[in-house]
Amino acid sequence: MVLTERIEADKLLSAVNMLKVIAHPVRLAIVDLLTENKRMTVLELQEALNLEQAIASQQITLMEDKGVLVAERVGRNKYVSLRFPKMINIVSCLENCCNET
Amino acid sequence: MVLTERIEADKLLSAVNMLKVIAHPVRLAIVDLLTENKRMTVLELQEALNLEQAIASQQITLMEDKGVLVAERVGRNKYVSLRFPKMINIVSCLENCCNET
DNA sequence: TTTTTACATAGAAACATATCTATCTTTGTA
DNA sequence: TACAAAGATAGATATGTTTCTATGTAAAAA
Repeated sequence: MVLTERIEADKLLSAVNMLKVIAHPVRLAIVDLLTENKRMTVLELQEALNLEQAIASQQITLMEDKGVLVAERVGRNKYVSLRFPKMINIVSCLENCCNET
Repeated sequence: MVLTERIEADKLLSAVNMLKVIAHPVRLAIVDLLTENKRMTVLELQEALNLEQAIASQQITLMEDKGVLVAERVGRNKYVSLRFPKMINIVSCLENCCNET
């Protein structure tokens, strides 16, 4: 695929990578909860979203790897928070974009 | 998975569906090109992005099905345009969200 | 009426993602 | 020390997505 003129190819690809992370119901819900709560443990997220333990851990690890979450270990807990607290804005941006013609 | 308090479950899911459509390099590039050109044929998009004919047709059909593009047939050409012209804003929104902490 | 152009689509193969089950590690606590 | 709690991870399976090849169709041009 050739580059577009408006958006350079690398910028487009990094946007795609971010979009892929949040284009998933569990992961977007995690972003949403962390927007409100700022800092939660894996277990808190797991319980708030009623997830299997392994799913919570796997998705959170993925989100860390992709640079969406940052984590801090405290004893046997792991606290995670949004690397970019305003990330949830995407949802209202989408709503704005997709309502008027 | 349980609903979050901040964003209702159905709103979250429809956001996820839109995000999935644009979380793909070819499809985001199509959005980008149509932001500039407003109205293009399948062939024009195919050539601008250097795609195989089948890929262009398949991705454009998918984007129509998901409500991102609208199409109009004229003779043997099919003109497509963005259903929501401001959709590309998502990219700059992402940039804004993901730069400052 | 044959050919070409623009586009669609079916079916297979390739690849990616998500989920499940089970097990493992680390840390705190009885 | 033994146990429980919090989390990680491996491997299997399931599911979904993307791409490829080939062929089909409709409209225009020759």
